[in-house]
Amino acid sequence: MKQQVAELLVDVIAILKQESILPEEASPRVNVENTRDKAHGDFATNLAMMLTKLVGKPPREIAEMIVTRLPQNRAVVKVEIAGPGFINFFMNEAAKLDIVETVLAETTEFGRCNVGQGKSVLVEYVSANPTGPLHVGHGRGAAYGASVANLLETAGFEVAREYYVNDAGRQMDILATSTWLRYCQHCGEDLVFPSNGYKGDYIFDIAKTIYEDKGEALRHASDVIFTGICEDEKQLPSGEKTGDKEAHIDALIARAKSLLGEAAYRYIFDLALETILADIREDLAGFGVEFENWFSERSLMDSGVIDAAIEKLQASGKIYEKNGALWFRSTDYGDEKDRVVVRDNGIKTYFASDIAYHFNKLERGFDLLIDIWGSDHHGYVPRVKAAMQALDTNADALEVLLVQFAILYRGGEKLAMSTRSGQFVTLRELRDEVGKDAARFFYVQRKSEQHMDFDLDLAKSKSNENPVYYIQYAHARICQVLSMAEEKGAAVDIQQGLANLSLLTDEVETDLATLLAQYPDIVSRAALAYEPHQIAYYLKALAQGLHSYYNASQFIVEEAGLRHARLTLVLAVRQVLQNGLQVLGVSAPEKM
RNA sequence: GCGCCCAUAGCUCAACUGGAUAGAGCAUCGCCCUUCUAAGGCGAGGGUUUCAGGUUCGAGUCCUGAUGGGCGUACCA
Repeated sequence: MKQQVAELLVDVIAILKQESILPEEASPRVNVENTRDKAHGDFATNLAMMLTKLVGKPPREIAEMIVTRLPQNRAVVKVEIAGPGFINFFMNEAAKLDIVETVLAETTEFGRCNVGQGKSVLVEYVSANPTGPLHVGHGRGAAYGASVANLLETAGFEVAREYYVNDAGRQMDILATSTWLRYCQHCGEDLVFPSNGYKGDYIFDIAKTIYEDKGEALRHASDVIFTGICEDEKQLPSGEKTGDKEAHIDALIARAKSLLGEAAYRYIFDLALETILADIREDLAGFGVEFENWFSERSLMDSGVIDAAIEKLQASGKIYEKNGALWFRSTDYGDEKDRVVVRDNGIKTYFASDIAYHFNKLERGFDLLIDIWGSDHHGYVPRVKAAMQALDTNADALEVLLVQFAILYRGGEKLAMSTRSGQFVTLRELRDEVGKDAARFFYVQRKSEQHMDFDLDLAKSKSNENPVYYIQYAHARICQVLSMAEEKGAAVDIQQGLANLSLLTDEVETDLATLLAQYPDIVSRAALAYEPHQIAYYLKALAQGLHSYYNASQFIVEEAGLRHARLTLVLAVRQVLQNGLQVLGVSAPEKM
């Protein structure tokens, strides 16, 4: 219906051009919006105000010119000029209910649109280092990324979801070494675990697996391991610090490699990686988050893509050497300072991998790249874009969406979180505590770049305070009504319902239909803005509409025509609730 | 210090991307279960959109400055 109004206005613009009131080259954007206030009709346009400069007349006068030239349309019953120059459209009440038939014909397709025009998008998200279980900080990125991907798909993009696995680099070496040291302890070695090692319980589990698999074959004596290793950081009673935890762990990594040899070290490394990655996969699957592709950083190294990318930059003079390291001239593209890609010890930085990774993404032919990062990485954006420009790729194809961390509250108290001590709330614990649906919904009901408070007690509560239950309850209520009707031998007949829609003259009913009609618009707007929270807000409004309707009217009434009509309307509401919840990855239960 | 993000009802957040009288949910107060699930509904109060300027027909939204918060500022990932 909104579309119809927009088309009428386009027609008027053409007429105004014919009459030379508007210059031929003018192409004003036709903006039709839903009114906030019913006194302003159903739709409004600010077209007259937008044209004041072009036409050189006051807005209300232009509005008058537009209205008198407006073609007839059966859906429009009244047009008014109001306020500073708005044109308000009042629509035919009965025509508003036409949407019910559309919804029931399109079912799960209702709300899909083609603003994406089939463009291919790669959405990369989560991508947490496989050095431990996912924690709640990753949860928001996971929920947001999954919803954005669903949204884009619904809006006509061709979407690929990808998790970038950092399976190379120093952190992984620390993980492998930590695991080996735990294994040695499990074998009975007495040793002081490095302060910078991974201390989580899951490391013990992996160590045990090694023991079951290899017995004591990889055991080395504690004094052999630690001989000649520089001192770990320690806090003396005086408060003074001695030693160097970074050098300590690096030396231990080197010792592990030399004592174990390439093959055994690789065995531990891979076992730790695969165990943790399998856990992450399972965790995300339980969270309803899936990926088409798990992209290995190591595969980038092995295939030589990183070297190729560096060489390409070198060839175009964007790399120089300083203090034994190779630097990329990111300042040429607006970055604050140049960045190291190869360290003086010959090891490539994480940034080098990332340059290659993004280069590779574009080479795979995607039109649009979406990266979802924690906002603490925002300083990283300019250098990645700089690298893409330097490689002559389209840096504008990259859209980095930043997600703020959520602060958890329980019993009104902020939950302290620190990764260091291994004392963090895991995503799995969150799911166990509040459930997948509440967690998914809560994470995306706020704008992603907003700081958000995540109230665990609220997410858990099965009351009207909890928006997830509020929406799900609306769905369950409809299901219950429909099955109750069936029990009473008055099952809904859609054909009869559609034939009798004109009986639905109540304001609650046309309001509900109007809300249904807004869904496709909400989807395309939310998709283009990468804002799943708009879907969450919409669903709350739709659920509220349903609950109001439920309280105001009896659906299962004697008169068959009215009964079918009401049940049919409610059936359409159920469909849209399902479609919206699906985008957010929240289930639509039939009973609660 | 510099850079990026944020600031809206007592609290948590929206506001169709510059539109009309800034909206929801909690919390507070008042009503509605003999009914298809009260996990619900109806209503009331609550605001100088942090502050000061600017841009224009029109600003919560855009520009400048200030204040207050978060994050970043590695040859770490």
